Amino acid sequence: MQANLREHIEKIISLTDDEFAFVQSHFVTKQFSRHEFLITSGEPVQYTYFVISGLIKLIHTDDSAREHIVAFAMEDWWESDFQAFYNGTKATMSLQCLEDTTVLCLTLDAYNSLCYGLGKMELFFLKKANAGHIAAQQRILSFLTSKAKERHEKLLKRYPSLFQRVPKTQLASYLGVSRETLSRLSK
Amino acid sequence: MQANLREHIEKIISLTDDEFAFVQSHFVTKQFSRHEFLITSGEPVQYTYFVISGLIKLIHTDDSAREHIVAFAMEDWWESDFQAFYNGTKATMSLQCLEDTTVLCLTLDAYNSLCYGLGKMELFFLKKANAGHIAAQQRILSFLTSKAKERHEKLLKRYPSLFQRVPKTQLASYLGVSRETLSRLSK
DNA sequence: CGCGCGATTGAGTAATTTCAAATCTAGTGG
DNA sequence: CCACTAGATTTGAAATTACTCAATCGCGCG
Repeated sequence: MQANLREHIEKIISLTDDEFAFVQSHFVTKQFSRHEFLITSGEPVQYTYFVISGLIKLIHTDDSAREHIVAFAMEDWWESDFQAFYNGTKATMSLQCLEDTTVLCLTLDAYNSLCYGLGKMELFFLKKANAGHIAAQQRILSFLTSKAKERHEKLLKRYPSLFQRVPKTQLASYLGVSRETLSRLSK
Repeated sequence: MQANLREHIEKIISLTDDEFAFVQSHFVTKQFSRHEFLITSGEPVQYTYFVISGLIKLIHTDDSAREHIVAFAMEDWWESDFQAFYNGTKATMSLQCLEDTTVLCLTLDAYNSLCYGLGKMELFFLKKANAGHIAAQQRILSFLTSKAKERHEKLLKRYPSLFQRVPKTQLASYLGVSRETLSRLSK
């Protein structure tokens, strides 16, 4: 599977060929291999990423060096440490590949010049930010309303492909349970 | 305490007197008493709200009629069922007062005309949406990294005033623990 | 005084974690 | 084709954490 930036944007706003060329000129394509880091906690965050193909995880490492998965991002998703990206501060999370991955990279300057040159992209990014907010709220709700088993089932139903592509340990970290518990739940 | 819309907006973008008058003309002020609903689950969502004074809770009621607090909103905060508001669908959550509350109300039409007439408000709302996304991610992280006791302590440190203003039962629902457990943790 | 609501306490139970050990699996080199 | 290893997954048992249900307490208000 492979994401298409133009189709992705045109789900929200429509673009002429010229406009899309203008949009595209703000991005750089990069490739990363499994296990490589796109963002490293403690370092500046240069880009927001749009995933063309592959799979990455946004992680936070706590005081005890335990890793927690804040989000997965696959084809068609935007990801970054947005807090750090927009404020120009150091990353508090890391972004790491779970598969070989191709992304489009957008710097903050490119982002600003893109919105300045093509106002309707602001609406596009607003919708995306809102969608991110809503998705995060839904995940909070799943913590409030469901036990581990139910969260697991819902994830399985919503993103069956994740269970093919991601080691169980990673899913456990995303669900907020130990890998042993997840293993026991799967039956 | 009382929020000031102009000061609030000018933390992000600056406005002339005329511009602020234009902004203000898009809002309607409303007052609600304790226990009143601003949004009722299942009904259309007419407004996004900016809280001038008071305190409200965004709640979701699950299949077993249990209430879960997705968010609190106090002075200076924006709240709504954003999913329903932006898409014109029925609310899946309710918004209810914990205190007598005064809010500014913005319809979707007013929102659009405001952004259309004053482009920089789009940036303002984008920043707010992003802040919402980031705040929700932080809350997810607190579920992943902390036990109930730690979540409780962090909330206490971050929003001490909540503990004055909100019954413990409500805090327990926000933290995702039973009221009995919260009571035992407080020692 | 007595009611009602919120908060607390106790006891038993259920869910989840931790740590240690056992299995399983895919890939490697001989 | 086999043996071997590293990593991932599973299993067992004890300890911890949180939940439920029931009873009690404390306080403000009519």
